[in-house]
Formats: sequence, C-alpha cells, structure tokens
Amino acid sequence: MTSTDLKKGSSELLILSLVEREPRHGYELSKLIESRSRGAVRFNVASLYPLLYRLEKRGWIQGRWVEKAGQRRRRYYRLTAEGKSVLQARRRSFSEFVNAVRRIVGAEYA
Amino acid sequence: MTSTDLKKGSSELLILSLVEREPRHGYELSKLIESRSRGAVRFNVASLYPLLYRLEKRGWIQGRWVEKAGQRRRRYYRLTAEGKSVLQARRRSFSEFVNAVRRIVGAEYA
DNA sequence: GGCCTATATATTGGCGTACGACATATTGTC
DNA sequence: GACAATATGTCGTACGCCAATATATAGGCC
Repeated sequence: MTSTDLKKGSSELLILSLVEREPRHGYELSKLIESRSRGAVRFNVASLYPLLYRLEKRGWIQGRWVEKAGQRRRRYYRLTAEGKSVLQARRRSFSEFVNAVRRIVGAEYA
Repeated sequence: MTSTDLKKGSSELLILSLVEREPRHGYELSKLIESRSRGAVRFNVASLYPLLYRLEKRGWIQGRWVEKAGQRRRRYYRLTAEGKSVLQARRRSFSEFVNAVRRIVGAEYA
C-alpha cells in the first residue's frame, strides 16, 4: 500500500468533494488535488477521465461543455442531488474506515 | 469508494502491523481485523491468503508451519527486519495520505 | 517560422488486487 | 449423524489504476 495504492479507494470521494461547491473541469481537478495534497496525491489522466465518465454515468455528477474564445473547450462537472447524498455517505465511511485502520494498526504500537 | 474499495490500499499495512509484536496465523489475522475494526473491515479468504503469500515472497514476513495435537495445522507469520522497515514507511505514508485527503475533502465543507 | 511549455481532453493495453463461490480437513457439540 | 467453528486453499471474474500515446489550442521565445 503505497500512497499510490491507497488512493484507489478514495478517488471518488476526492472528486465529489471538489465539485461540491462549484463546477470544475478535469484538468482543474487534477491540479487542485495535486496542490492541495502538496504532491501527496496525484491523478493519472488515464484514471481521471474514465473516473469522471463513471461518476457521470451513475448520475452523481453532471457535465457540460463550455467553449470560450482563447481557450480549449472544457467540460465542467457539477454535483447532482444524488451525488450530494453519496458524498455525505462517503465522507462518513472514509472516517469510519480510517478510524478502524488506526485502531488495528495503532494497537500494535508500544 | 466503498469501504471495500478503500481497503485495497491498506490491507498490507494491516497485516504487517498485526504480526509486528508476535507471529500470527491467517485465520487469527482475519478474526483480529474483524473484531478490532468492530466489523468495519473484513477480509475474504480469497484475498487474505494470497496477500500473505505475496508478503512472504517479498521477504516482509516469514511463515512456518506449526502442528499441535487437537488442532488443524497453522502457518504462523512473523515480521522480518525488512518487513519492519516497510511497515514504518507504510505507517507514515498512511498518515500522510489521510491528512492529504482530509485537506482536500475538508476544504469544501462550510 | 520553429520550438517549447502549459492547458485540456481522450484512448489503449496490461497489470494487480479484491471477492464470490467452491473445496478440503479437523475438532467439538447436540 | 448433522452441524458449526476452526483453518487453509484455489478458480474465475471483475474492476480500477497507470504508462504510453494521441490530439488540439494558446503563449513565450529566439
């Protein structure tokens, strides 16, 4: 379980969290995650875009194309109502899981 | 990221932690994880045993068969010196990762 | 014009890991 | 004799991650 491997389970939580307040596009999301985690978490594009399609397909986020002069087209994703409730559940289970791991891992310390 | 998915990255950390202080066998490990996590984490045998073989192959744990009258044979695994240093690194990166996720996920709260 | 970097989205192929289902063997209990 | 608990093990499948590669636009630089 490198930090890379650990990431697997939390990728959806990260994305859902970041589009909670305002719509964001893929590239922006990857940059946000990298900067806010201070480099500890990084998304490969080959993971990021399929992940976005997956979340959209499930109805948790909703994307729309935005074209502006002087910019490449971007697809902005917003959190749906269903996504919101999934996000809340995911936040809880993340905490729960981390606490459970800490109990197991920590119990073996001095 | 169900609790199931999240688990993926931390399974090795859990096992290494549990054999740190004393050798343990597979079935014991599965029961320990389940009870200490209060049911939040559970290992399928089809994950657990291959995981143990993997860790042993990498030289992080070392197993030996123990036979006792009135018991089915058990394979006890102990942490090797190399495993010990891997464990320390994993504990650090787990904390680091969790903190990073919290920064990202938490930043979107009120 | 030519080169590089940053921005932005996208796909292909391979690999690793988790799990449901199934299998086997021993001990103890009812 | 039937069943549950203990204990280890495998098969097939599904799924998600990632390196590599591709395409396209804008801006800086020489």
